[in-house]
Amino acid sequence: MLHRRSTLALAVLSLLAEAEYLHQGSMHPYRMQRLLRDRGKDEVVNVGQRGSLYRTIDRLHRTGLIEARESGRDGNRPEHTPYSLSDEGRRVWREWMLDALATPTREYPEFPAAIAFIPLLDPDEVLGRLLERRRKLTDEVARIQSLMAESAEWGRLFALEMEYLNATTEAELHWVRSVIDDLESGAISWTPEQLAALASRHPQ
Amino acid sequence: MLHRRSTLALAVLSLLAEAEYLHQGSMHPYRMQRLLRDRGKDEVVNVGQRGSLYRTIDRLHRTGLIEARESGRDGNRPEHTPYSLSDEGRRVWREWMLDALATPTREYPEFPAAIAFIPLLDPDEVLGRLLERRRKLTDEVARIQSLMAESAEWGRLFALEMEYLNATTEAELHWVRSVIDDLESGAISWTPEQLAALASRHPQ
DNA sequence: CTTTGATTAGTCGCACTGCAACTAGTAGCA
DNA sequence: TGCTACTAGTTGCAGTGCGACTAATCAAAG
Repeated sequence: MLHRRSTLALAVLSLLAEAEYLHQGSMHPYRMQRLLRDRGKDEVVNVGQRGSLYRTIDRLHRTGLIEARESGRDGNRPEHTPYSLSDEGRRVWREWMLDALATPTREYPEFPAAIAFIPLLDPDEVLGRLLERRRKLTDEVARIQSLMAESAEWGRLFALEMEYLNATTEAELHWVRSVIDDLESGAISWTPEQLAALASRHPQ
Repeated sequence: MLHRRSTLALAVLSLLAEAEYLHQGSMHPYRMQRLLRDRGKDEVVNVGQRGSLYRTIDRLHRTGLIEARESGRDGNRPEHTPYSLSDEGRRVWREWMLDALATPTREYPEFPAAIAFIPLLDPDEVLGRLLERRRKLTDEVARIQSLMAESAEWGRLFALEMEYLNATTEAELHWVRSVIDDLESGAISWTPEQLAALASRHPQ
């Protein structure tokens, strides 16, 4: 059986591993969503669209990584089906976690791809958009740092993922600033004619 | 008509925009893949699995962003169908590019999610995996910098996306190093008992 | 002289994700 | 009484990722 990894599946197994760790044993999907949101983990796990969560859980169930417990209800609230880790699920979860930590995986975000085609736009158009991005990134960094500070009250251990987001977002912001500088100073500039000349000199 | 954006679709439209820009007018899928690879754009566009490329092009065709030209062949090589931008495609391409540059988009890579669940593993296990990641990231940074230097021979304009990859990868590496330091010094440490105590003090 | 492997060009199926809308009951409140 | 919010889960559709497949040409190796 090939068990495909995904961010969401990793989060689900992690929550079930935690439930087990704390001797609670099981958890139902809706509660997972709430818990992730309440802890601010929705910054790193896409838990906004619930459809994906239920489908992912269904898949983990089908492939035997998790087991359904008897469904029940709390008070008058709707019925729910809690799940728990299977032995296989526990094994696979550890494997996934360790590999995700040890090995950087190639992903393909949109921004670097767009950067690669910047020469096809006009320099001043690019400048305008990067100024806008700088503004938004500045706000985003402030937001992340505030969440980071909040989490850090429990110790650095609990702020690690926000630290990571902060580090990479700030790196992006630095890059954007430096490109803005060169566009404003003219250190980076181009015209259609120059590009055409370059292209013809660099055939194929 | 709703036109959904994707990294691959943006790359396809960009290549067709370039072909137009250079008065070549059209390009066929296989050539797009080759071109992206030969220029090193496969670092930022996932062009390794050709299935996705053909499907994406098919979608762009269906939705009217690109038009099929008469299919032909070069010498004895297999037949191919070249495509060109439609008016709508040109408009949408500009819109996508400008928005992709101006607005950071939330994506959900696996690593930060895994970080969020680190406390469920043992500290020394985590340390081991992060040491491994540090090694791989160091190699990766070296690789990126070599590609970056190569591209930079044509001017900074043509090394921008590698610069970006370098900046964010180095930021990740710094973060990893600093966590390794704290794990080795004991500044970050935890035991199951401490976590259980924390969890019970922070109910729900 | 033939087999092997690389290159060119494209196709197909399946499993998965993302987005959005939908059901349906409960609870608070004005 | 009607409005809104919360709890819990479902469904459809369009899209992506991955891998395997066809099929022809050409060069080199044996």
